[in-house]
Amino acid sequence: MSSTRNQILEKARYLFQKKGYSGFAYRHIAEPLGIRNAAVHYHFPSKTDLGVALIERYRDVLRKGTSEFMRHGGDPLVQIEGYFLFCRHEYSECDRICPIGIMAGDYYNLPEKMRETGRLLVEETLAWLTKVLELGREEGIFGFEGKPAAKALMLQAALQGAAEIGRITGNRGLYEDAIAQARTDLGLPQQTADSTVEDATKLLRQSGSKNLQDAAQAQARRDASPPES
Amino acid sequence: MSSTRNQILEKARYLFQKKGYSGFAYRHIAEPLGIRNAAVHYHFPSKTDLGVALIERYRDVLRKGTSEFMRHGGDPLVQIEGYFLFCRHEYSECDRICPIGIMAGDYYNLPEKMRETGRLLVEETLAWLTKVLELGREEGIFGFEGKPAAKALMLQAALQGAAEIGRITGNRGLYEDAIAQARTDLGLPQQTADSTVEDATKLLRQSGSKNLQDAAQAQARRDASPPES
DNA sequence: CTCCGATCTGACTTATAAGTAAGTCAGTAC
DNA sequence: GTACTGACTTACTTATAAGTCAGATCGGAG
Repeated sequence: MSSTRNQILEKARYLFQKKGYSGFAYRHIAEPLGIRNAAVHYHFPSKTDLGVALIERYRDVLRKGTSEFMRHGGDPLVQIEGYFLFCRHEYSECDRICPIGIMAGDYYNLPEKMRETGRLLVEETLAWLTKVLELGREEGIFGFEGKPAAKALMLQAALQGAAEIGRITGNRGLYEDAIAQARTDLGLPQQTADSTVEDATKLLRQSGSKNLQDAAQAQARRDASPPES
Repeated sequence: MSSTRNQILEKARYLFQKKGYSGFAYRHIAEPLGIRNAAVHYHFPSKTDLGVALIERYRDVLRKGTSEFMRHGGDPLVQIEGYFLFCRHEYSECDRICPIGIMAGDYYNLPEKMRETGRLLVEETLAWLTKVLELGREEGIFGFEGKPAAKALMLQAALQGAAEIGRITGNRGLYEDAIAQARTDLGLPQQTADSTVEDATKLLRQSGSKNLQDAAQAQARRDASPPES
């Protein structure tokens, strides 16, 4: 697998979450990489191929970060901390918003293949979150009313929506407020034990994103000396 | 004010929420209305003008539906029911998603003027919701933990995000689940007194959208004989 | 009846997108 | 060294977008 292909994917991922699928062109990938449009077409013959590859990548990250939990169960607290770390990273790295949100806006401009893959990503995300919440409530870690599936939907939807609102208002603090409120709504303390955050960080590292690893560590440091809420 | 101008705005509003700002072209407005591209340019010289006019329209609807409450206070329950009715309408009419969500995805492709207007819309929405939640909690109508502003953010974000998730999964029921869970999270009963819904409907009617009026009445009928959750 | 301004059309320009066809060139296999 | 492949480039086609502008149409006001 050529490094160019990976560089293209990485650039595309950035542009996708920043501008949307129809908001970037091959030119925007090729120029900064110092290659030609046709080189991008060489690796991804059509834009659909590129788009599908992007979403599959998100699915991979999700699968790697959750597979053990989905198979054998595990610590819901570690999972939810990993989720918060991941979301925070996605938001803070470059004002990107959740791929699910960005796909939704563009949905009717998306090629069919991307829609299908996107649907899988959403379903897998919700299924995992539902299981985390369900198990966590059984174990007395979370406290919330209603069905786990509905609460999972609300949690995913709220963090996704908060990123969008934060982007428009330009108020970075909003996203932190949203995560804090999500904790409150789940009956979690605002601070979690360092060991849990470490475990969550490890999980993210396993999920494959090098950037994620850096971000999670940075976040752990920030958590150690938190700013005012 | 010509009727063509209004027809253009209405078509544009639909397309905007369905495909995003950069996802529709003048052609998509002109053709179904049986006019030419240039006619659209006559009413809205640039696409920016059209975009800004759209967002200003949303602001008008919001202002009309909330101005009395913002000035003199009022019944938070009626306000929140109006909000649910409005959201449901937006979602169900044509699988559109919240203008705030659609703007966020497109944000970096938007002309500066639209971003500014969008920011105002978001801030006004959140300010109103915050006041509704704050007053409602003081009056013992709502029960929730945390700051009203954070809860308002979560509510808006969650419904907006749920619409997006619903669009991708193609599962219409998700949005109803989200509203039901929002009620639960606010400590509201799943059913509200008919008189309150009627008041909320009246409010929406005053806010100016004829479609809204129809939708709210239809919803009131649906609430009278609710489907299984 | 005639002029007028609001409204709209026809015919364009310019820019940019996705995608393709054909060719270059370094390296590898045999 | 000949054949082949992977990784590109140059130069192109086709489609579509936003926007311009001179002129046609038409319903009143004088």
